[in-house]
Amino acid sequence: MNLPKTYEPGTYEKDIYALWESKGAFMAHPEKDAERFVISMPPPNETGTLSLGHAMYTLQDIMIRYARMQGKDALWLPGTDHAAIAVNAIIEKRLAEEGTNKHEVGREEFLRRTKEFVGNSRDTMLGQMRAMGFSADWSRLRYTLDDALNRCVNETFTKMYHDGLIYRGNRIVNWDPNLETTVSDDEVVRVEEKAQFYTFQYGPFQISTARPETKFGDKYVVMHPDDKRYAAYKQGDTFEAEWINGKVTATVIKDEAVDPNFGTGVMTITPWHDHTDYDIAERHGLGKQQIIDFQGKLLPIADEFSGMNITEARPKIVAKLKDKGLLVSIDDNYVHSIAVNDRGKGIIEPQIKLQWFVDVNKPAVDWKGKRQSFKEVMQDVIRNKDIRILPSRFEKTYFHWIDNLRDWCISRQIWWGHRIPVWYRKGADGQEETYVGVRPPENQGGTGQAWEQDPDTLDTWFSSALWTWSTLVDQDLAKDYSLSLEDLLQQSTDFQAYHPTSVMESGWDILFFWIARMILATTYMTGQVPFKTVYLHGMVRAEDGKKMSKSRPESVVNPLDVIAEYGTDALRMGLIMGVAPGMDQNWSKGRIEANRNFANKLWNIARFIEDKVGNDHDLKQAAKPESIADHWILTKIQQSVRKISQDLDNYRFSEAYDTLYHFVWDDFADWYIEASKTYINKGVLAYGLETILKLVHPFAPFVSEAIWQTLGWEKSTLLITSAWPQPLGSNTARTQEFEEIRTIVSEIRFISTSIKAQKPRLHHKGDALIAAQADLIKNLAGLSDVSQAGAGSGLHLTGTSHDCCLDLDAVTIQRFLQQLADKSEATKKSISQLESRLSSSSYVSKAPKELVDETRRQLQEAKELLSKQQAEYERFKQ
RNA sequence: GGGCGCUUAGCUCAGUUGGCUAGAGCAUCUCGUUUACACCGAGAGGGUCGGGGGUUCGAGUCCCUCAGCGCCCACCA
Repeated sequence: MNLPKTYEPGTYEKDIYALWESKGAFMAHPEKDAERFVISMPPPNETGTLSLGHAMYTLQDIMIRYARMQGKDALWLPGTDHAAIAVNAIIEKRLAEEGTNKHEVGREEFLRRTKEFVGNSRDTMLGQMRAMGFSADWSRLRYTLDDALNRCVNETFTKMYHDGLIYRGNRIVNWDPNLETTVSDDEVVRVEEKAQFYTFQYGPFQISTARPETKFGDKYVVMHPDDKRYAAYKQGDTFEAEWINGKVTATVIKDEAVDPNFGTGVMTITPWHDHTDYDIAERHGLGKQQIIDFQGKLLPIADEFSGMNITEARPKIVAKLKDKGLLVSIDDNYVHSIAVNDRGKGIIEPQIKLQWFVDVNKPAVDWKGKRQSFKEVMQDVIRNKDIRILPSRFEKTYFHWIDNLRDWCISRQIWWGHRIPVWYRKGADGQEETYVGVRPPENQGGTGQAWEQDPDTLDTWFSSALWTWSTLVDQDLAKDYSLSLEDLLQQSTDFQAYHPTSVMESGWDILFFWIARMILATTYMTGQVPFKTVYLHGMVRAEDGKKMSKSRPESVVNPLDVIAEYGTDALRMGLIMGVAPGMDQNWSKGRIEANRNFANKLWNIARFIEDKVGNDHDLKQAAKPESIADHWILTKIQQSVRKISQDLDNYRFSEAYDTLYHFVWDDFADWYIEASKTYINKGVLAYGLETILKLVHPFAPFVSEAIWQTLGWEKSTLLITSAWPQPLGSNTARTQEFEEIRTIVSEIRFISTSIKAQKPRLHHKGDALIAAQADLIKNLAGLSDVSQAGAGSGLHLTGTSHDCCLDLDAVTIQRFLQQLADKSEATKKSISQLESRLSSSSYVSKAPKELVDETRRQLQEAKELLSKQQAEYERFKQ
């Protein structure tokens, strides 16, 4: 035999993967005239290693392998993301560990180190993706910093700029003093914190704050216009107040943003360092003053506190105010949430800064013949079903996000990323000139002063937003800048063949970051949606249901460890089994083990068949059903193929897999193979195995291909590129007969277990089916004999219409009597249920006729069953 | 403050448009060394589907409500 006793994934996986790659099995073929199926792989961040979250890409691999086997031209385009801030944070951390920082090593050295790090990360990660069995087209591997992709970024920026959709302005932004960069609203997370909440006397008012260190420049008190307590004060009234560093003149402002029920209902504002305060100041045209610098230290306005960082200054400021008698109270149990950078975890200090923004409200996007804003386009494509999001409840989340969307800050003060394609220089009149373009400007002209490029880089998501199409641009043609972008897209074979893509499959956590922004940028740049269907999977959490987190190393499961222990297929199937779309799952070793066992089951099915059929079988020979088991298994195959295909077509992966698992194990292995030990049909066995391998392949590519290759039935073919199974016809009556045998065998097994009878005999009075299938029944039910006999005194089977009885003596049968009584009680119960249903005139008149007929039939059967059960019970009751 | 989700067997979870006796994996119990597999086989037990109300011939599934848990969004001074 070629197949060893147990499936050892480790000895096959690498070779199988290498075989696929060497045969070009993953390659897409745009030249072919075939239906396309395309998935852009969400490019993992080049930050080290892949996680179990990435193992969920298995869903994409399943779709791709299924499409490929259906004869479609399937493209799974892989890539990686330069992950600007995430990588930047890692490099800065490493520099800090070396006792240096980015300013000391300089931009060039910083980028050199970064490139070295991401290069290593990439190699590791690509290896991991291969280990997971991903059948991506590596010849089309892309990277968000590729030259062609950089061109697309610059093209997009430039077009948006000229359309007035990108602007530069002084606006309040989320500033991370640790990484010294701005971050977008979506990158800010809120963390609850217990803090001290101080109330101070401020002129005639009491004001409360958790951040006294920002209060130096405060010279406005704000209250709600309808707050009766402060009705005496009018907008614009001024007063003198003793404050931290002496007297200040403050002005009264009335604004509805103030909640009269919070604190004292009065607050002072710090527009430079707070979003709400900024908005109030904008509404009333108030001045703004910076208190904290970009490193998080107090500015000279703080006098003696100048140069201190916040944590140092805060208690000292409070102490000073207390000494001056201005501290009214301290609430120690105040809980509020502070803004933190999701990458690097630095505490956000809002700042006003000159930054680049994408305007999401300006109606300057051409879409479907109308001028719309980015917001409107993003809403339109979902509302009009150009793009469908699954599960559909995420559409609501999506709309809600858009409703709250503000202009997108896209400039970052970090070095790693796409440099902003904007250049400045002093013009002849001393004014600053700005140049925005896909390529750098010529240095000569004007005053002769050189153009200097904006030092900032773009938000990572700005380049990822172009992913579906920038990756399909012809990499060589992209070097030719005499081609417009439009021409470039027109002449790019891949773009023409593969865009829009078919499905975007990702975790729900990047719906806003990425998916929404791909919709924004792609509709704008290409006039196409980036994908037609979005399928969102859930997060893989730790076993205890909490998030896997590096801060709890024991909670983190490394997919490579799992693969080494259980095999890739077990991991893949374990992550799919019993998991609903969009729902998070808890890591479960039990599920992995169950699927390791399933892989081994497949292996042993193959071993059995190899043993019986031999390894020189020709699959081209049509399988001819002969026995009733043959007909039955062909019917099961037919049903399974149909159900699995339908479920895969409808993104019901878990259900498809469930059907497959039980078909293989319960139907094929437990019944058909067992039946084959009585009557063997090599053709159907071989066909059954072939079909199973094909159905299993998208889920468990390695074990299925390993079996296929080891058997070598189809010389020099690959399972991965074989055709999805076509079911054969079968005979319904014969299928039914096997079902009847299953009923009989199951009942005998139940009785045998109950009475612990060793190999009883089955008698019948010339029943044709039982006589014909005597050996089959005997073997399956573990009987010593099945034979025709006269009026037997044994125990009649009640579950079948075929008259037969187990040849047992009365004493033995006594042991079964209680079970028989229980059974007939259950039957009585179901009879009364069925009767009450049928006695309802509204059921009979309103329910579908088939259903009513079915109920009647069931009642009839139940009654027959009961009478048999009772007859047997009466016969042996003492 | 808005929005979303979850609550189904001891545990972790499935259950498309309402339909017949509610399923799986793991765990549990009883048997079993039959030449594919103990990573196995045969059999069994276990759930008033969170509580209450409603719509319907019929509700785990639809509606209302209450409770507990979780997540997301928002300018909590």
